[in-house]
Amino acid sequence: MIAWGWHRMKNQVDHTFSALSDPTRRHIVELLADSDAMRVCELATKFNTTRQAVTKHLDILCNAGLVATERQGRERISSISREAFEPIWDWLNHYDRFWTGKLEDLKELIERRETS
Amino acid sequence: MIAWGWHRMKNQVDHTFSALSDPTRRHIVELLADSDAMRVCELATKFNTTRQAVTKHLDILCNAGLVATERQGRERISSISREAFEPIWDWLNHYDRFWTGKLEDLKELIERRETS
DNA sequence: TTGACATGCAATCATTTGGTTGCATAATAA
DNA sequence: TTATTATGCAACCAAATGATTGCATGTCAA
Repeated sequence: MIAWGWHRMKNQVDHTFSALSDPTRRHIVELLADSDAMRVCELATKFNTTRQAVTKHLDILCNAGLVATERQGRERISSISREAFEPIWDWLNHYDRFWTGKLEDLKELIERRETS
Repeated sequence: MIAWGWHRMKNQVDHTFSALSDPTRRHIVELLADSDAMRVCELATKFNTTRQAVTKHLDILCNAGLVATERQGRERISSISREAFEPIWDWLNHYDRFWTGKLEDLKELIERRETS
């Protein structure tokens, strides 16, 4: 019992973690990070799969809000969303005590960034 | 073609993101975070599923290195691994420029922590 | 206009995933 | 000793996932 249509809605955090759990999708994020914007077929050449597979990955990334796409003529231009990592950031932040050791490193990083 | 046993090995980052993509598993992490250590059946009472389902989730969390379990008599005691979030931390850190806005907040957080 | 290019849509498929049930086993408490 | 309790193991199942193929559509360039 207790199966009456009970299907749990995926929330934003689910989507974000889930999207990043696939190596191909993380690689797409990395590629987009290094090149502002790319077309689907352009991305597809970087992988050992079909264009359709890449399209599906892109859809998932868009749905998670990690990537934004825009149609320009016959091309679909994908780029990273700046606020992309907020949901998981917030979740991790809430449990920050578990990676406390990393905080010192990060503080240094921030300071180096600020003085440059 | 190109299917000759080609199955991609899941790496640590995959496992970590993937483990955290499930709400039940994140909830387990949260529960363990708030109570040092818990037994399987104890955890199971917190969810609307069977003990077996919880066991499976625990196995996945252990496999991802997020949770450590220890057998004590007939009980299996689970607790959080302190270094748990390192892999995803590292990955996110590498692409930190995309959540740069969060850095300021974090710096404040660190400073508050250090002066308390 | 016509062909080449960039992409979308849909059906299909094998595997993984999250969950279940039933039964076995080991440790503890009465 | 004998229940009772805490787990493990294994088979099974529906749904989701990652990937493929074939075909349709829309856009640009010659």
